Amino acid sequence: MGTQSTKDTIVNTLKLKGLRVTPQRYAVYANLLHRTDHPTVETLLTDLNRDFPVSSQATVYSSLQALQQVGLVREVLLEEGVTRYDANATPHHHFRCNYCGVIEDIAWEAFHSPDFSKLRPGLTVEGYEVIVHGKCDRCQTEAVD
Amino acid sequence: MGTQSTKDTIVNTLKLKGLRVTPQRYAVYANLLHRTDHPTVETLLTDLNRDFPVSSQATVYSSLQALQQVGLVREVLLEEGVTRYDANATPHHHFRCNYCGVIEDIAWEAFHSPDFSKLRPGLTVEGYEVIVHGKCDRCQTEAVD
DNA sequence: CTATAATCCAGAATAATTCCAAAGTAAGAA
DNA sequence: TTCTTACTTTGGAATTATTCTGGATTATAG
Repeated sequence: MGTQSTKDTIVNTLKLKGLRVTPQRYAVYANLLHRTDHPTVETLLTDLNRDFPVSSQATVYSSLQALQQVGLVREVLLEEGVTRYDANATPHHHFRCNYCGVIEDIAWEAFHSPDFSKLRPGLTVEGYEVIVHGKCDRCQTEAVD
Repeated sequence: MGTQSTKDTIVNTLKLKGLRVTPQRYAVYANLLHRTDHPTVETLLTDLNRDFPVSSQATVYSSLQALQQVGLVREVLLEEGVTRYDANATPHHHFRCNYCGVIEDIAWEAFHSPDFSKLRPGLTVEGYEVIVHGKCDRCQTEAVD
């Protein structure tokens, strides 16, 4: 027995979801998992291929699609024209700095659930998310031009 | 005197914001104002030019940009790759049907404000929005294929 | 009515994403 | 281990959404 390596964990997760484990798909998911930001495809691709070629652009898109379909990854839409990806499968909210654009997760437990009773009848709630806009630490202290 | 027409109201609103009142800009704003959905540029353009040519695509984009800059219109980002526009300037939340994709406004008063005290120190809140996902009336009753 | 700065337009340019068809490969079966 | 095959990857072309461009048009002040 002994400690299961991170690598094995990722491989098992992918297999459990019925995904074939290819080097490209593994790399995309592993990279997303140990990031705290929510990279765009471009950022992800650059990072993956920094040292040597790992994956083409088309494959990154297709890997992300596959990972999304099984619920391991989700899209984050907070800015016009920018699609970001997030491997945090547990529900959570988001904070976005209005000044530098940095994105940060907010723990699900940080907010109590809204009262949906005032929604008009006929709508069934299946999920929700709170998006908070504001100013992050770095932008607090820095002089703003 | 007598009742001010809707047309005058719109013209005055635009002028107050320092915008020149062009037929195209007027048409874009007036159209958005009496819609309850949040159209995409494509939908808006088709609607505007249904009976006769009113505006080119490029001008619709530029009108929307001008209207956004003065705060009369805002972008709504709820779906990947789809940018919608909303002339409801007062803050409000959104509902999106997971089945047919229809977007609906939720009154700001429907939810009481979240308690931001559990946010990590260093973040200053400037605004927030709740996005609710679920099933709308129409999709409730219809058989799902 | 005129001048002119703002605005408009059609079409070209750009950027993000998807499509495609050929070549490659993971993983179960023999 | 080797075979088999359905699933993947890939570079480049295609598609889609949005922005840019340069010349024509027009709202508005005087």
